[in-house]
Amino acid sequence: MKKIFVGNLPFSAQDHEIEALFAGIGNVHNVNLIYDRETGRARGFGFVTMDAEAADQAIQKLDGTLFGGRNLRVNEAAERKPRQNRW
DNA sequence: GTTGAGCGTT
Repeated sequence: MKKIFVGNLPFSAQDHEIEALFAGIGNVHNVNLIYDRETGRARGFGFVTMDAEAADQAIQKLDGTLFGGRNLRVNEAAERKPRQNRW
């Protein structure tokens, strides 16, 4: 499987919409849109996991596509930053 | 408005 970064999402995007979009390319294993933890507002990006081949196709086919009035950014996800210790 | 979160004790 491969993790895909999906950026430049409209704040109105819902995870099931993203799943539907990527499901047109291949089997979607997981969708994870990110919200601001304090305000609950969408942050405009998220992550999708797919089989590696499907992820490659999705990156090729969906990067730059218009979605909800915005041109999506689709790439393989960068490594998540380590969380800073709170203790 | 572009690279996640929260938890626990491995």
